[in-house]
Parts: sequence; C-alpha cells; structure tokens
Amino acid sequence: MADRSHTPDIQSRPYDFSRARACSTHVLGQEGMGNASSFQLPHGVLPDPSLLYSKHTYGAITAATTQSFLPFPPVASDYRGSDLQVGDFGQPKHWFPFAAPEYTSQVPGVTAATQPTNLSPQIAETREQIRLPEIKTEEDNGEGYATEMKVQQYPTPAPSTGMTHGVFYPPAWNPSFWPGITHITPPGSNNQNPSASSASSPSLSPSPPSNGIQGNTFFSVNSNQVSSEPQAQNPASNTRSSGSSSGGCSDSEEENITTEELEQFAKELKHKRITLGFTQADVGLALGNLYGKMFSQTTICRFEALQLSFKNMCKLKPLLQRWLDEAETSENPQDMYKIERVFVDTRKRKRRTSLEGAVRSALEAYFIKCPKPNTQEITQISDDLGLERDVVRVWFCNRRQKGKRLALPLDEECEGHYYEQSPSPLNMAPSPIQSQAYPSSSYTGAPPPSLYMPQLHRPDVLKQALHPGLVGHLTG
DNA sequence: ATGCATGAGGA
DNA sequence: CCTCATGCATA
Repeated sequence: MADRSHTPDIQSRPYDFSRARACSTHVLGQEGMGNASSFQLPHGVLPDPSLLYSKHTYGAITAATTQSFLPFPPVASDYRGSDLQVGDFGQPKHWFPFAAPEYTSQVPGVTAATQPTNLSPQIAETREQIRLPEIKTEEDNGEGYATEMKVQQYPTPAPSTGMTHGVFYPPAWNPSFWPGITHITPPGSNNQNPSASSASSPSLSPSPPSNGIQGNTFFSVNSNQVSSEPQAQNPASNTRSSGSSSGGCSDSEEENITTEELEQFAKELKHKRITLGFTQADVGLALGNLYGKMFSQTTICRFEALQLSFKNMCKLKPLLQRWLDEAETSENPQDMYKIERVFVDTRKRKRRTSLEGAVRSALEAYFIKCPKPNTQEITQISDDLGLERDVVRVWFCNRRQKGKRLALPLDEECEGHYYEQSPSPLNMAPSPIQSQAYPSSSYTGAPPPSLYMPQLHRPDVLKQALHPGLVGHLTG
C-alpha cells in the first residue's frame, strides 16, 4: 500500500502540501481566531487546522516528552566559567551539564526512573525525568526582558563539519516548495537505508526496562567527536527531479535530494525515532553528539513536519540520516546523547509577547493587504494596534517566513500574491512577485503556488473582526 | 506543535 | 531593513 497517500500521517502538515483545494472554505483561524472572544467569524469557519489532522499517529508517544530540564544549577564549574547564576534558577528549561542522580527522585511523575549505571556521575545528563518544578519567571520579570540561562551550542570543534551554519547551501531551491507532491511513494520502496533493519536488536530500546518510561536515557561521555562531513552540500545538483531515484542517497551522498526523498525520509525518521524510543529533543542532542552541532526539539519537529525550507531540509537530512543509521546500529542508543558543551548565557531575551486573537487577526488583515509593509506602514500599524513597532515588524517577518515555509498550494483561485513593498502607507498596491521559495517552475501542470495565507481571506470577515478604526485602513 | 524572538549575513 | 535558520517558551 502506498503508505503516504492515505496514511493519517498528515498530522504534521496542517496545511497539506498536496493542494487540498479548500480555498474558500479552507481553514481559517489557526492563529487569528483562536481565542478571540471578542470577535468571531460569522460563518462556520474551521477552527484550528491542526485540529483537523490531529495527532493520532505517534502522538501518544511523542508528545510530552520533549523538553527536559535539570534542577541543579550551581555545579556549573563546567565549561567556560560559570555564568551560571545560582539565583537565577528561576528560568524555565535548560539543560545542565551535570546530573545528580539524587535528584532523580524528585522528578514528579517519574520518580522511579532508575538511573542505570551507565550514568556517569559527572557528565551524565539526565533527561526528561528531571524537570524544574514550575518555576516560571516569565511573569516575574514582567518588565520586559528576562534574564535567561540558555544552553548554547558551540560550533563544531572538529574541523570536520564544514558546516557551521547555513552557510553553504545549494544555491537554488527553486522548485515549488513542497509542491503538491503528487507522486506517491510506495511503502516498500523506501529503503534508502542500508541499515534499515529497524530495531535490529531488541536491546536497542533506549529505555531500559527498569522503568517503563521511554526516552529516559543518559548521556555517556564519549568524547570521540565524530568527524564526518556527510553533508556535502553540493550546491550543484539539488535536483528535485521527481519520481526519480530511489535508492541512492547514502548519507555521504550528494544532495540530489528530491522532494519525495525528503518527505520519505522525514517520515522514516519519525517512525524509526519513535520506534527506537527517542524524542525529538533526543535527536537534536544526538546530533550535537555526532556533529558537534545540536538542534532543538523545534528544529527536529519542523524537519519531520517538513516545515523547513527545502534548502534547510537538504542540509539537515544527511545529519539526521546519519543519526538514524547510528541509532539503528548502535547497541546503546543512549550513548548517542551527550551534551557536548553547555553553558549558560546570561542574556536578556525579550519576553515573548502574546498577541490577542483580535490583534492577530488585524495583523493578518494587514498582511493580506501588504505582506511587506515599509517602515512607515509598520509604524502606523503598530500605532493602530497599540503594539511595539518591533513586535509588528517581527510579526511580519515571521509571517512571511511562515508563508514560505508552508507555502501551500492552497489553491489557485484564492491565490495570495506576494506583494512588493507598497509605495504608500497602508494603501498597498499589490504587485505580485514570485517568491523565491516557490517558483512555479518545477511544478508542472500546477498553477503557481500561492502564498500561504490561510486564515483570513475574507475582508468582510475581517472587518467584523477588527476594530472600527482598523477597518478604515483596510478598506481605504 | 507553533508563536514570537534572536542573530547572521546580505543588500 | 530583509531573509533565513534556529530556538525559547508556551499552548
């Protein structure tokens, strides 16, 4: 059976790439109307799209187990002088280089989580099971910026990975994003992995039988820095010829990655990861282990959900591929995690602002009018909405980015154009331009991919949702 | 899973 | 200022 055609796996793609033509009726709301008690859409609009494709698949296992924390701060005699402020402990989630077994017991639900012996006293990292109680300080420093201790990843020490950041991607990533991938990969045909013997040995399970808890693993101290540069980001051929190859890509291969391959891989990754009992966060850590560059749960999540740019996906794939291979082969998958380096960084981070539903809707509305407001416009908008200018600016940036990431082929008719900057404030004259991210080229027979502009396509609806004052701007 | 934020690099 | 990769914090 073609697994991907009808599997419920769509979960991760709220806005399926395969152009579900739900244009007019399509989902509205994810952010716009969530909680807006102050307004509501007149007609039966679909709520959060994500609810439509809920997490059935692996949800059960994955969900909760993401972020991990460690309650002991002070031991920070570690790497790089301690910036760690004992008192600052109030911060949410962070990893610390040291784990104290004793604390394990204070883990809320996981009390019994036994720490197997392989837990190195000093560097062992306890994950999951230990978390900070509830200390959230976000509110506390209500004034704005909160002091934050964060784990930071350091650039690969080893000369190996030539990839520091997104410095070298294949130049062109033109084809439409995840264009309505029409092809359907046959279930069996996806064995790009030589080691595809998933769960080859029973002992692979990362979580020791001792506790029924998955993902409770530890970090061993293997200092061997894997130095391999699998990610030869060969700019040249980033072909996404569809339907093409099947096997080829061994990890150290070039990235002739096709959309399908990525999709397929993402799926495989997720599946196997779960099978092996790893959380997304684990994988991110493991990558740090393998390549010296770790990634957050967020990134892994987005990878699996194909929510990264194609380029980005291509860049990460080899790494993940490799991790997967390791994980499947390794006798002690838990050895795969290890915190390479952790250090606290006392920096101020702006408190995350939470926009109200109505405000979001308003922003959406503005966005539709003008996805790329100029300085003036931003000022005006921020003014109207009573938001910080920067908040507005960032919102637009993120919105655009999101639009690209999820560029869905929503549908041709309701296509959203990508506007250039408008000459006059809020009176935008739309000038459709092709977003670099979704060139319509490779998508034969397909209409130009439209910008991801899900929730508010109806001005009229918007007006009702907006404050009177805003409507003025929107309407002219 | 996703919203808001940061920072690098590029005009 | 923007885009892009990425992450913290949170729903």
